[in-house]
Amino acid sequence: MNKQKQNEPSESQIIQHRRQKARLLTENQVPLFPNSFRKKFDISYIIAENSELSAKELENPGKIYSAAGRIMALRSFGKVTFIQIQDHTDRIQVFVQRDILGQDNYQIFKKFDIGDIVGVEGDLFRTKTGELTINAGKITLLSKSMRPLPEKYHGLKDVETRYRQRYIDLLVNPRAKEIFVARTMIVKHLRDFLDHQGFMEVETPMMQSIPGGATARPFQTHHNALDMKLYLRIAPELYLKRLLVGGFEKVYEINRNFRNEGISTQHNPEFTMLEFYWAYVDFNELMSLTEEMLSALALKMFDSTRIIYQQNTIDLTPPWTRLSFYQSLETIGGLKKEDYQNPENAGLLVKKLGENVQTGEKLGKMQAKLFDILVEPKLIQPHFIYHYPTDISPLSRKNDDDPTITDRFELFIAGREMANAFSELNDPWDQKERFEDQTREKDAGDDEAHFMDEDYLRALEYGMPPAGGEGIGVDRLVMLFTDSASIREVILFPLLRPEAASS
RNA sequence: GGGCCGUUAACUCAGCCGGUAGAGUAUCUGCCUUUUAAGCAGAGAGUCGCAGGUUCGAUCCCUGCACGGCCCA
Repeated sequence: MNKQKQNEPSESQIIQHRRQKARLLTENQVPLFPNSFRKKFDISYIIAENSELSAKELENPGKIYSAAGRIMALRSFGKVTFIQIQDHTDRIQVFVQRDILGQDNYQIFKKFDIGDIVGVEGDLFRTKTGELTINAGKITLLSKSMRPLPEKYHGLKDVETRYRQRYIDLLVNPRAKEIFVARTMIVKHLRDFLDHQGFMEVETPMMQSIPGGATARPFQTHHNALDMKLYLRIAPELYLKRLLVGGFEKVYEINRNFRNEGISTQHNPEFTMLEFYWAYVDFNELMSLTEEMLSALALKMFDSTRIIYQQNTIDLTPPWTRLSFYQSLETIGGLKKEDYQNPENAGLLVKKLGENVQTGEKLGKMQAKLFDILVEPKLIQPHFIYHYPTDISPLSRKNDDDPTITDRFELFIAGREMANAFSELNDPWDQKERFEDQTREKDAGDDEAHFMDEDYLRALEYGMPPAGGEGIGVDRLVMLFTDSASIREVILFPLLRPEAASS
């Protein structure tokens, strides 16, 4: 420790000053981190209870309040000091006077810094400018801060520090806090909605020996005692459908998925997904349920079904546009049937648009690429795009009239995929063929293709009720509802490379 | 993986044509009993991301690397 210290660059002056103050306080028998103070009120409560009272009205009863929080501002006048303390609800000004605290206590108080956590007791008054202020009869240090907070006016702007040290971001940037409060509310409303619809929340394995339910590369890990390879789940889907086999008819899960992919403004390797499964309905009912759920969410959050995302007004008032996949390629993508139904033409077009085509790539996959480039970015208002090609929908039920397409839809809002849903494939023979198909693609080098899952097939062989199932990306939903451009703004601790070792 | 941009005091940022660095906030000292980004006077604070190269001399030019941002695949 000592050796290390000698090699470190000398600590910043500010930290040295704070260490000195801490020493001084200790010498004066002032504990730096006592856990003995009990506040009686949240700051927002104190403000709410007195917001209507005038300066005069406050004078008489002199009710004593106690509050605790972090010192966020400090303006000293010598024998008197104004501070602002912030708790989890709000900020309030505190007036600290030498003549009330007494000489000794005031000298101790003078060693408190911005960033320290304190407890205060006192009655209320209004300043000349009308600001509700606690007149401190007593102020107690509860936690000494050794590091300076960012600048009071500009706050913390450095994006990297905001993500790495989110605790500072939350402390000094009100917007950051608002976003995560909104996130919690959104998740709560989704739960409430589904609970009211009679869905039951369940938890299925995040560590799986066969990762399934999505086309994605998994993370690998290892169980030592069992000496067994495990994967972090890419989706809960196959387990939730096993629950349908087990007799549950309405289940959902809100939890993390892990995908071993690149990081972007839209992707974090771990992200939160809502998946729900509903027996005895098909994808049409899910579209209606989704409209109802998300428009209700908008009403809960904004009292309106119109929201603004990155300068676009998005109208979530049902019903939303419903368009088949092929229709969307034509009416929105501007393609003709021969452009996308002929594999050769489709392949050429994909390459012309700057995407790669593997040899022997399936038509559906090329069509999906055309869709991603030509259609998806244009779907600003909510659109259900349905009847996806069977090639790219290995878990979806085939359409009864046309087996090359599936009864599947995706929901797009603000040019992004927000949900993916389908009538579930419950025919074990068909499912087996799709898995075999996927296995062939895997062998051909597609490491996103599905694994064969024998137990899942066995479950289907016992009989799964016809059902609809859907996944909604919660992070993207939160982005939409908080007007956030990057997924990292809505994930408390997004994945970052480790900081360079400071040696 | 590729392209572009960024990295300077604790924070927010300047730094021109290459001549060893500035401001505001914060900190420290002094004055100050109703401030609101309090004020006034003074002071201290820097491995200019890291490593090389060019140069008499590099925060600045060149190369590589690290981390981050945006865009693309």
